Amino acid sequence: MYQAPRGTTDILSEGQAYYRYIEQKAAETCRLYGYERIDTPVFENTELFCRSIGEKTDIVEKEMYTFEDKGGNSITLRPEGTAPVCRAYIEHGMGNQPQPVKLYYLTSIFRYERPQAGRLRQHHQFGYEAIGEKDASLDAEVIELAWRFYEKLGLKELKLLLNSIGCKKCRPGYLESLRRYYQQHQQQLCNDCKNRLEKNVLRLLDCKKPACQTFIDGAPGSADNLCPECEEHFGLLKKYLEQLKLPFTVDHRLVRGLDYYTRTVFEIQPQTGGAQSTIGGGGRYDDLIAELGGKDTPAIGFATGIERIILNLKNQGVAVPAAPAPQVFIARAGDDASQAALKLASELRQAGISILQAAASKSLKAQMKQADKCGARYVIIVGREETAAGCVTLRDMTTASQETVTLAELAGRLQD
RNA sequence: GUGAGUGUGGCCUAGCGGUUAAGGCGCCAGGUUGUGGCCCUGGAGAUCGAGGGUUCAAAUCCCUUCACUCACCCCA
Repeated sequence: MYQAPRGTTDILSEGQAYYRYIEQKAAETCRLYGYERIDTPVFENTELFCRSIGEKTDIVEKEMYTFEDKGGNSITLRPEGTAPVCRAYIEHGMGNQPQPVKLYYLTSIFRYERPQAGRLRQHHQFGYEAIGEKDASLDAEVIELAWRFYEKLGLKELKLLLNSIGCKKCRPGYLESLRRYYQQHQQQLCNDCKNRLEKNVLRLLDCKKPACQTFIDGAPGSADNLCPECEEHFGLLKKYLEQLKLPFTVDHRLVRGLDYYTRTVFEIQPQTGGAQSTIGGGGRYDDLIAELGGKDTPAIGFATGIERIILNLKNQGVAVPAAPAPQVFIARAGDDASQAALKLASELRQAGISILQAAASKSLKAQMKQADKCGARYVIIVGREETAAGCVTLRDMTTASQETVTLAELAGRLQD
């Protein structure tokens, strides 16, 4: 038997209701903040992701779906959403538009990982990018959008974690002092942390092992080692967030797994939940556009996992609207009713009325059962006797009353 | 990549060595000769994830494998 590939799922009826709900809230919120939708290809040249995410990150080293196409090009299924948007910004000369350019996306993301709760090989993200402005007020607005989006969804008790990891001027010095600090304790670190000391010093701050916590507490924080410009930027951001009454917590352990981040980084997490605590995160990437060959252009963005949102909506018991029921169910009685029913259904559909019909071979009783189940308010019964008189039977399922009406009257009766 | 747990009809579950694998939901049909929701009756549908082994006998025990779940790692 064929199965969906590991870490992928079919989104069936119930799932569709969640996706519709989330997408609608996302689009609505983005409109309020001036973001336009962008759709980029599901795959890009591999180089784009290596360059942006960072050669030594886990994503690039072991999680990308990379293959060679028939022309010998190395192609990669999008493992994140920011780099493609930056590529599009540069490619289409969006630097010539009024800045910042604000774009949002809803799309599939692919990473080759072991699936678990809140983690899939193909998942979906809603994300947005504001490119071409360095002022901290934009950072505040970007964070606010994320926060209001979750509010609109009905998610409660979220926490906002904030940090600044500096810029290319002050970060190297900070990383060096962090490395020196950890080298003193090298012997006592867990194996993962010994590895991180070599590969990705910032991630040392993210270790969950109890034994490593004491070192984290004593480690120098990036926010305390900023250059004056970054310091000022971070200070302003905090002030703006207070003004907006967004309850943030500065967490000097907050680091992100992609190399392109500068200055502001933030995550939004539910108070409770499994191992995959973060439902959304983002930050500034002031050097990325230039790194990808564009002009020196500051930018900031955010992305959130749709599946993780759904997990939390379910945990918190947030109900989402189901797909609307068909307005009318057409039942057929008698062998020769199909022709008249088909014609009637076509006419009503062209008039904008949604119609469901059962299989022609079913008994009227079975059709009524299905009509009830699908939630249609009205059932039209097309039968020999009515057809002969140019009529149909119209039954209101909510009141269980029915009457014979002419085809001419029908449209008017279905209003309301 | 590492570790642990789980795999029984479409879904949920019982059975945990011994005759035709049980129940609920759902599905189909009948209980009105053209009519729903409740109720009643009947039916279809499972080589018990797959492969191998132990045994007179295996859904039940063992091995392998695949998948799922959870956790590590990493991240949304």
